[in-house]
Amino acid sequence: MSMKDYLRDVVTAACSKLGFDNAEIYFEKPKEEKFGDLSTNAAFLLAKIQKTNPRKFAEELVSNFDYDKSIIEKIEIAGPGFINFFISDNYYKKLIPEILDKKENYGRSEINSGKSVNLEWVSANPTGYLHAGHGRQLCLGKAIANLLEWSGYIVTREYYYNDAGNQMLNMGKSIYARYMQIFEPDFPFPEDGYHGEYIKDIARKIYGDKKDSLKNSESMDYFINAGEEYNFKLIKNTLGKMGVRHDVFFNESDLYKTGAVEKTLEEFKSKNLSYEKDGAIWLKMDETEGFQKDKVIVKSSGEPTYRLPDIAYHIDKLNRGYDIVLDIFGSDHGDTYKEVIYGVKSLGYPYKKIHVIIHQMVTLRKGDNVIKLSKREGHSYSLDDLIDDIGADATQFFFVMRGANTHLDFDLELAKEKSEKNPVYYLQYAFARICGVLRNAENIFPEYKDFNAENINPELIISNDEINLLKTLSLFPEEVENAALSFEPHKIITYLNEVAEKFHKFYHNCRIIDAENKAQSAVRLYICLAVKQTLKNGFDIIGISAPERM
RNA sequence: GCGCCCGUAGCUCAAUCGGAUAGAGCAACAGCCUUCUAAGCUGUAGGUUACUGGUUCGAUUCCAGUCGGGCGUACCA
Repeated sequence: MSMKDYLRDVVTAACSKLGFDNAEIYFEKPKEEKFGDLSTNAAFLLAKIQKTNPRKFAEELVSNFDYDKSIIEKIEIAGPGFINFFISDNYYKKLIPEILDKKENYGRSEINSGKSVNLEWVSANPTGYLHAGHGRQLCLGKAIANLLEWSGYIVTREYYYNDAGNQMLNMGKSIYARYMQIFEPDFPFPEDGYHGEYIKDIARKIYGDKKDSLKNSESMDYFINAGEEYNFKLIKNTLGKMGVRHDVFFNESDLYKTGAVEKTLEEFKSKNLSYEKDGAIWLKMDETEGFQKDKVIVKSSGEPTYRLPDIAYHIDKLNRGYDIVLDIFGSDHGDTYKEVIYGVKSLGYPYKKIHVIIHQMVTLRKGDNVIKLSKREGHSYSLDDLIDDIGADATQFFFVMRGANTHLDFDLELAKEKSEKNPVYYLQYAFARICGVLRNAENIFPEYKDFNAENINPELIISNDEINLLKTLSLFPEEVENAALSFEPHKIITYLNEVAEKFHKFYHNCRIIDAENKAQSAVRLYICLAVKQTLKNGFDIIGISAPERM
């Protein structure tokens, strides 16, 4: 039982005594040490209902508290009516064996256990390699998937793509043109074609395999397939470099094969949610939900627009029985996903299970120079190059360190920097430092490895640096829960920063290995092991490595 | 024009349902290595939370408006 839960019981019991049964009280960690370890606003809420002075009410509440004085050192009323709880150091001293016992599971939560989630992300069509801008989504999704697992979900990682649409045809035509240019240098290149060098590579590869046998080809199929195969190889290679493995690669064309698209269209028609105009089929959009005009779902050419299969796809995912269907999109899709959800909703499917995470765009720069990221124009900076330039850890860290809903300014020079300027190293250095200390400990007194909770004398934990460090470690499970509930892995980074900061302070002020005082050394090594474990678990969530040496 | 998102220290960003004196890192300045990794630590300075009003015990947070930026506003995805 967490400290918050314990205190919630204490406060709710007191509220009941005073006649408030379903009080929605909450606790928070005060920003300042002098306000204790946890604080509640209960008095404000209830005083509001009763229209009395919060401060007075707080006094009345506190006098009705029934609590364990060995855990709660003192309770104070402060300011306009905050009730501050000071938790006894003894509570934190029990934490180390708990962390070391739970090991790689310390921080895991059960709040979502038994539930399943489908997370779909990246989902770039295989018209080219992933460029650096895709990195944000790739890394964000990777960390969110981990976070969801840590909160108890069973996670299905999914990649949705379409190998039959206009974009792919366009790519096929581009490859074909490059292929033809091998014979006829003036062969026209499509107006909206893909200009990248990789298109020429694919064309040369086809020429190598097929020579001139595809000259003046009517069908683009071979070129599209060759392009898809080539590009997917690149994409999967990049995913692999970042340690991402999707469980499902879902092809849009399957929705046509199974009749799912047709079925969805029939549902719209039979429920009178669509109509025909100018040879196209339109979906009626509800103005009261903020839509300005109706949207085409089948073009006059007979081809569906992306909306229809997208709606069918989301219905398909809902039908697969997930408790949550989660999508990650860039802000350039910020309007379109609403149309998709609206479509799902209007057909009566459980659209509330669908959650969408929108991330803002990335500005990539080297110092003061902004790097452009357009795929069609060619010469874009690939994600592969980014990973090779700055490393997988820095890539992962920089893309995840900020909230998704804010524009990300990604400075390559900073990310590349192998110095204290680079925020990645602050965390990893703390870990490497601990590993160094433990290596030294093995030489000086190897018996520390045989210690267990019984050999440790918690009374030797006396300094503020030690207690503050332990307090911070104790917050990890709730930080994981909070981050998971809001799908915000950057909160884990913010938290780990605090752990690292408290550790560095502790390291600086408290001599760990002291041959003259083995009992104390043992306690401090124990603390190190607990910090090491917590850092490692946090690194696993955000998806960076834990280097033993730096 | 309309819709969504954003605006916090010089720069990049935090701030747990609306809470107490708005916090970090970098940059600047001043210190700390014969002692477990100085990729570290300590200290100083830095703010009208874009602006104006509203809601209330209390607003960076909620509401309205103004200004500024990003993304959309296709029978592309």
